[in-house]
Amino acid sequence: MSASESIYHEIRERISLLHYPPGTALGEKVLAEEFGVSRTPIRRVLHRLEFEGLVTISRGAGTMVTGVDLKRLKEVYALRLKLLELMGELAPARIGSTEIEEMEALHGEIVDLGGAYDPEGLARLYNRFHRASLPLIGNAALRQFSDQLYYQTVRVWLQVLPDLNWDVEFQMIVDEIGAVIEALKENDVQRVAEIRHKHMSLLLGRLNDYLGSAISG
Amino acid sequence: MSASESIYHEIRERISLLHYPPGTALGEKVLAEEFGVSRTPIRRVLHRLEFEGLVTISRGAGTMVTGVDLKRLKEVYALRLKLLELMGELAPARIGSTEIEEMEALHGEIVDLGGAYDPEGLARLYNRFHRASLPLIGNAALRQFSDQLYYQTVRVWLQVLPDLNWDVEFQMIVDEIGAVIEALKENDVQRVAEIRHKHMSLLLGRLNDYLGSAISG
DNA sequence: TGTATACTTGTTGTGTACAAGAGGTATTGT
DNA sequence: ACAATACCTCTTGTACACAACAAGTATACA
Repeated sequence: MSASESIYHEIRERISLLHYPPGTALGEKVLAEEFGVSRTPIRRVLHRLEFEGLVTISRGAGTMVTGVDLKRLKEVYALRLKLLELMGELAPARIGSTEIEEMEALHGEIVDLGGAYDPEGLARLYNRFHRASLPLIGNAALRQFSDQLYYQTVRVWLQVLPDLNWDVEFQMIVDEIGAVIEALKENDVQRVAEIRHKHMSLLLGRLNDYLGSAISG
Repeated sequence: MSASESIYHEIRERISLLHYPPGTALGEKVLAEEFGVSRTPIRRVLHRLEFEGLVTISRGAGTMVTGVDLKRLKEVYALRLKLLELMGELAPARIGSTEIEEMEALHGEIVDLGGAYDPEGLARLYNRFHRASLPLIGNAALRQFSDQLYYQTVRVWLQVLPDLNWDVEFQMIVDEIGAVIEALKENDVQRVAEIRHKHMSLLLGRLNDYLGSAISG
């Protein structure tokens, strides 16, 4: 992986884990010094992140991590649900043993946590689950879009996670990964898509409940 | 629109109209001189085009316009068809009079051609039709993806257009735009999506016929 | 005291020189 | 004649200096 690429992944991870919460100013100079390169490769990374909707760049003013308004959030989730249906319909990829192993490793690590309260740790593991799921999407364009949309919404979930029922959220993820592993062992990508669709749908419901009550009271 | 932005649109248009056919080398220096800027903004544009899959950049070797292999073509068309269904289902946008007027202008211009053989002219008009259609997609993320996928496939159609039945292709586009205008006048975005879906599906059939015969004989 | 204005500071955008790398060509040795 | 090698030229990547611009701050004036 090129240096540029790893810088991109690092910054994207920081945004998704709220190390750079919405509104954070990302100075090119500061980042350049931290990563030990000049502004040039940093600028390339930031422009890509802008294209993907994670930061906004304004000349003279600076670069800021974007927030996610409710309208956008609903749009992206609606689209992600539909894309999950497509994941099952369009040319499902073959399942390699690598993916299953990574998933089982993840499942083990999560169970080892034993439900201990650690939002960032859980988010980190879920990011890995996302990465391990991507190869299951056979359609390359669909895979790219799914990846892009994922990073526009995880941080919202992580943001409200402290106000949700931790035990429920934790168990849901354990269940999701466990069910996905079962489906993978039977080479059933279609069912993987259905499982993820169901869980995302449930999560959306919980988010709606919370956001609704947060607005009204 | 910023200078960078217009350069991006210009190069993308050239790729879609086959002024830069697949395999063309795009030198940063040459482009910089043509547009009267330094390599810096050109590089930003080329990297965006690479991200969108229209060029490949390799250090030391150069930047080349990508080709579209059959697998990728089928994937993208399959996805585009699905996204069209979503266009109808997900938050259809309101229809402004501007869009209808642009569409009617387009329809007029095409009819004025009177079926005269002009593949590039037709492609140019179809690009405008695409641009005029975009605002009808209410979901911002879906709009972005649709735009991106469109430019990965138009040039394939334009490439084989000389080998297809010109009168059929011409008439199909006239019909499509005409039908879309009718639907727009009745504020029926859902029907617009259905019309475009039907026409894309038909086009895909004609492409398959041609590509099949081109392979076998 | 309030307000308009100039300025100071910090940011991103651009231009340019140089480094790193790829690929073809000439050259040289056998 | 042929093959290996050095090199020559072109490409993209990086670093850095400077321009363009935004925003807050101090200052001068009414």
